[in-house]
Amino acid sequence: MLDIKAIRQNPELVASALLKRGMTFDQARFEALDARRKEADVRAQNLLAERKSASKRIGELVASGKSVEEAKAEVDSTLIKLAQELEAATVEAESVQTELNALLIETPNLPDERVPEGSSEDDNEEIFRWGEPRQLDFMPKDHVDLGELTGQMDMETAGRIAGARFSMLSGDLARLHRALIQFMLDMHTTRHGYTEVYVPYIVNATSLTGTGQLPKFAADLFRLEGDQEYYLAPTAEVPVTNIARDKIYDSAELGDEGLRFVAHTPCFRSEAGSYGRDTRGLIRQHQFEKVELVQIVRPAQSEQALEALTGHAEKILQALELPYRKVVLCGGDLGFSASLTYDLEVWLPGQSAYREISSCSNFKDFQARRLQARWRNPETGKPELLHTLNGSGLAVGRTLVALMENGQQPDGSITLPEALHSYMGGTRVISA
RNA sequence: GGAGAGGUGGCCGAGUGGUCGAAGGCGCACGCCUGGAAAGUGUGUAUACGGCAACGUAUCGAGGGUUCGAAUCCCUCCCUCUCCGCCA
Repeated sequence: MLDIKAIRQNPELVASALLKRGMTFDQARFEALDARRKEADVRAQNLLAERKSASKRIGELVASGKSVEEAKAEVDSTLIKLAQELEAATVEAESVQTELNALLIETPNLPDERVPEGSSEDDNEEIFRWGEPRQLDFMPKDHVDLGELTGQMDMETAGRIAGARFSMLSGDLARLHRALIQFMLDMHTTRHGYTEVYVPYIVNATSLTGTGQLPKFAADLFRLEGDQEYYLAPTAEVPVTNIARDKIYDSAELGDEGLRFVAHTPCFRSEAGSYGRDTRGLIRQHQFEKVELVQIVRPAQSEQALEALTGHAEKILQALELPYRKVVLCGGDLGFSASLTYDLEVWLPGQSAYREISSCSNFKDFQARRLQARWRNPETGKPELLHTLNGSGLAVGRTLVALMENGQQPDGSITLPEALHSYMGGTRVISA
């Protein structure tokens, strides 16, 4: 959520920033609602104050020995009228407030100045490339073909068990999938200063609203049947960032560099509206595993925290010897809550393309405001909003895909990078 | 799933219709005291919205109701704890 005071102060700035996303901010509507809200609010408050003092006076008179009826008669004969006016004013104030909230809760974050102009992923800007794609003297296969050759990836059975966009792995591939999770968690906890957390995979609507998936993107989520409004978490960002919801951290609790959490969770996405996209293989699934990095930091540290967090994700790619590039997302490709996002795209020989494997974002105070995630600033003594960030470190399924395609041999076997050997019990090559 | 108890400020805890945003304690901050500290002592110590300010309003798990007036009474829901059952 944006800061309503900032919008009031400089609505033109907000509108022009949102334009970068290709979105028009209805400034007139905002200003009209805000004015109405204030007017109704003041009116309701004044009436409440009137009622309160009248009630107080009745209390005093009753305490001094009068009967309740006498006291009421003495204080004010217009209490009934007051009640009606108050009712009307309160209803008006609440309904305007609701409307204003709805407008604000569906307004996306302001893009950082560094976000390039552009309307789609084609306008994202490459920052650098790391690693050289292997020169293959044979026609590269994609991971689905490789999976078939090894006999350890079975999309057909998964389709029977669940349906489209599900997968099944077995043997060494299943173990590799698990090994990747351990490898990533170990790297982030032992080298990058993250605390591992285990969190619920089912989340409530409040948590999803806090990070920005609701109310606008309900269609992307799996909602559970039952009395409770439960959803399958689409990313660990939701449960992990919500650790800080409704909290006021002491400066000491934040440590020098803020809170750093890493979690491995399954992620569930309905992928409504992505029919026909990436239908082949593991790239886009209803269920996938991800190791997620979350940082909750003092505002002054968030810019540097994004660079650090992105670097932590890169370290995994580097350790796995996977060529990748780093891009900065343009305004049109930026997620709802993000202010600045770097995508890491791994080289996939099977597609002859770089594909997203990690997305690292600084949300600044946008999520924190919805979450009411704050810290007590020792300089002001006041609770102030924190900044939140997250990034994949990495998407496990896509990392598996990258390892398969980049490590493939002419015979369809797959050589594994050294970093994984110990996690694979010494296995260096996956073959049929 | 069955039975019971309970949710009050950073924490503990009092408060069962009236001047209660809420006693008391702990913690914390600042001052006094001290060579310094502890102890002692004094003052202060929630958040949000509106207002230049004085101040006003809201918030005692959440929502609704009764009432001139609700932390307190009624209803619904959520959560926590204890016992029983079941279970990885």
